[in-house]
Amino acid sequence: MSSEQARRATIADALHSGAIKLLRMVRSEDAAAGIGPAQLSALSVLVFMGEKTVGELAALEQVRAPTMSRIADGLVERQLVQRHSATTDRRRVRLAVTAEGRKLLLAGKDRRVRALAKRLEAFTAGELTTLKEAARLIERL
Amino acid sequence: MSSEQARRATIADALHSGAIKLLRMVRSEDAAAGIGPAQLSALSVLVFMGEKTVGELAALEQVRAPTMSRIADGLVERQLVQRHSATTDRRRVRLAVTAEGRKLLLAGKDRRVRALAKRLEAFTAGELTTLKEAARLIERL
DNA sequence: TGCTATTAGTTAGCTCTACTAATCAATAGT
DNA sequence: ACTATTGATTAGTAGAGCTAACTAATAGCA
Repeated sequence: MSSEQARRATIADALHSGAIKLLRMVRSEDAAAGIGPAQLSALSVLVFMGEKTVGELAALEQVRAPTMSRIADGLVERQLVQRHSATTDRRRVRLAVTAEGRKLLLAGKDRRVRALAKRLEAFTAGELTTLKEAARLIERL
Repeated sequence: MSSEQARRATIADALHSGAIKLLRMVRSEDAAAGIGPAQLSALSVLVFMGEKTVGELAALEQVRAPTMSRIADGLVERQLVQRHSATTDRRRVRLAVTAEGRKLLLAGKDRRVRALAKRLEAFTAGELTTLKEAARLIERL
């Protein structure tokens, strides 16, 4: 029905605003990482999803291949990522995070999560349960 | 207690991932806006919070004044925003959204919200209630 | 009043992030 | 073997971020 559609739109709007607000809040922690947002985001994918080719990573990050190639340049120069040419198809370039890269990414994520956790002190146990369940639902989106 | 702290950290992590996922999902709609993310975000603040000076907007957007001055250049050139010098303090430059700017921003936001609302069709009424309450809580962050 | 310090914004110059177009190398398909 | 396709890079442009340096206006005060 139309009213259910309207309800979904209202909730979508609220979730959208909330997500913006939340990320805006933790973003200030990223200055300490010393690398830009695109490099940080690409590194995050490599850490949590494992090795990817340039094309795969570009698709995941919603950028074009040349952009990801440049981002990889920066990460390689900082020794956070290594380029390997794949054995089966030598056109493909596999990107693998280094130990330093993993360390830098995890430290950055920890700062973000810690900053957010601090804000969560304002909530009751029941409210936290609601937030937890909502997060689980959003994962299903 | 330490376990409550750990719980908050776990939930913070889940919310953080969820917010990233959600915004990544709707971001693809922004290509249709024809302006970049920084201009879009600044315009959004002007639409929903009203006129701001360059400095105020820079603080809200977590960028430095020169960056916001450049963003304003782009918005003014596209006639989405107008610069006025304030009457009381002629150093201040007030930025005001134009009718076109408002229209462009609202259309873009509508695309985002619509895309998200579409995904919410997968949820039950009860799950939507959980999401709605969570969004309300996040506003309090 | 006039001198100085502070504040708001812009300009200049750098880096990073994004795009398209063009190119190179390797693979796949006749 | 020739051609088409695919994956990545290079070149060139625009947008978005920074610091440093500058201009203009206001504020403070002797």
